[in-house]
Amino acid sequence: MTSEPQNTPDQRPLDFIRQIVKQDQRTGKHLVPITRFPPEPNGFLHIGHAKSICLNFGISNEFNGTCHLRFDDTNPSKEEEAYVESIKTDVKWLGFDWGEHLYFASDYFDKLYNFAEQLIDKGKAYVCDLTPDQIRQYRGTLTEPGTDSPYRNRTAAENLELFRKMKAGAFPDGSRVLRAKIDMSSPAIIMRDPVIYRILRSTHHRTGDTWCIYPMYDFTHCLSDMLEKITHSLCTLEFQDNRMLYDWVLDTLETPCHPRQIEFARLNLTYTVMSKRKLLQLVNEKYVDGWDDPRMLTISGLRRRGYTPRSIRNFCAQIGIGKKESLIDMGILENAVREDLNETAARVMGVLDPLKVIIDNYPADRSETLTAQNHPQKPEFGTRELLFSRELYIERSDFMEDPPRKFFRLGPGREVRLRYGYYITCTSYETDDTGRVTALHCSYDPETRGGSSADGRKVKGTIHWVSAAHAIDGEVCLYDRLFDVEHPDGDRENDFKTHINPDSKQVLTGCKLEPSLAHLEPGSQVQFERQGYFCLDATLSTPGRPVFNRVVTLRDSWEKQAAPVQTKSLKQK
RNA sequence: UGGGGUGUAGCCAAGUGGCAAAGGCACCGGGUUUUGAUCCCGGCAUUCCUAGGUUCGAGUCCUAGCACCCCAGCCA
Repeated sequence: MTSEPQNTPDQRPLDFIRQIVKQDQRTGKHLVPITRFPPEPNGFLHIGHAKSICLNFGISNEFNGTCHLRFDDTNPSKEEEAYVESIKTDVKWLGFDWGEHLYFASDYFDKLYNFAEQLIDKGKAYVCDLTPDQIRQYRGTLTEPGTDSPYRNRTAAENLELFRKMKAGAFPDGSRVLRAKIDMSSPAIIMRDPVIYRILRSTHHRTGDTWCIYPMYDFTHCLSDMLEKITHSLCTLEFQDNRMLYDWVLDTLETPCHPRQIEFARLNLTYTVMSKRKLLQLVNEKYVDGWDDPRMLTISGLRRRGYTPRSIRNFCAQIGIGKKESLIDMGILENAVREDLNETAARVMGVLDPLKVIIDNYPADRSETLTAQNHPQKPEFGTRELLFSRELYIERSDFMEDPPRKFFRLGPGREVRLRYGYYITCTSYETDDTGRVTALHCSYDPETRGGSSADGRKVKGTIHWVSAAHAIDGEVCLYDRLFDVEHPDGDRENDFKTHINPDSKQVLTGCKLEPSLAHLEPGSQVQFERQGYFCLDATLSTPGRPVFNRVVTLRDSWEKQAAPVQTKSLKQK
């Protein structure tokens, strides 16, 4: 991450959260905003987390505050060290820096325990012996109030003793819990004496077996925020009810500071699913090849696919922050990479589905070098040399035996320009038994070297090509959206997996690429002219066999008009 | 009459009572172009969930509805 302007002087209006932060700064309530990104290390980060990361770290960058990376690791049965590492990698890759501020909720276990004892002392928490099932029954329903637990009125001393025994391992898992003593008849279910500690014998990735009781989210999160002096605690909409409990804990404990929890809508994208549970299912049931499958909208999948950190940040800025639940068009994400790669990716030529072209009037023993620009709009990208010879490959789709008039490419008797090469005219073509075109015979005009003619003759089409003798072979993976309906989550009758797009991955072997591609840095992106942006897969490529992932296609107004939905077997809904 | 939220264009999203309802994506025209790309121009809500009301003036305030989302884990 080099020198990117941290504060884009972008005149985009502030979202409601930034307005609050700005206001607090202006009034002096919080001169230095402190936010935090609090992932649970139980899975990989995805594009939805990126939204939260960009929000939290973005605010700290824009308002000269700080942003903490805090792992919310209070449930050892689901969490692993490996996830911690992948999350750190992903946040860094996205371009953010937590500096010294790396924290773990598990580092607060001692303090949290003491806060729990304080709550007991205040008569605001009690040990409850009800079974999980009984607790549920006593809780009441959405419309009926709950009823008090028979253990609700134990004395503080008794509770303290019991809680200490819980901590000491005197009781089996699940046999007792510590509950906040609030109000079993509260209309808000979250306030009906929520459990704040449970007995759970599971080795924690950081604290090992030193604890057999673990604090629950609602007790941990607010206190962790408070201990870190977080000013604005940003989370998603489903935690709106939890805010009552968040505030209750801090108020009851009379803590020195009281972070403000503000909720915003989580990200939903068309043609995909976002929940960790569902992503995990896709991985476990082998619908994809792992968490970093380029079709996955995990950060690692996007990285492998070829998305740039900048494009993801721009995307997050574009969609905004609000409280309305939304379903963002996948096209916006795709557009964000196009926009970025258009600026940064060098242009090259690669033929995905090769069709041999023989230039009959070009000497068989000759070859020559032509000069091509690496980025037509940016001379600073420099130029490179292309080898031209008698036999070439062009894209199969750039020839039609009986083309319509609006088809600007090759057909019998038609002339096109080979990009940076010559004008060629198709004189004849060969087919095999099945009628499949196997080769084209063309003649070239020696006067058009470089791609322009002295006579000013109009040639509408320009196609890409590669010299047969000099091309290198490569593999290219074409990806399409993983689901074939806009909202796979929205189907109440069918499982989301019934909407998986069977053609989301297409592997092309025997692609013919220009020789310069042999030296590309793994993980970097180029534009295959007229086709799209591609990324050299860093894990699948080997020295002799490059593997490219298609990041995204170029906009294609021709295909749109000629074959609107031809590529994918998308059922329109 | 359980609680908590949300409703501005196909999708996001500004707007915080006052000249003609930002912007992006998508879409539709046109221009440039050795990528049917990029780029550039132009079009795209007489109307803000609905109905009443307050006001000289309302997307913004009030009232009543309607729709959708979240909450009954010893998950986060």
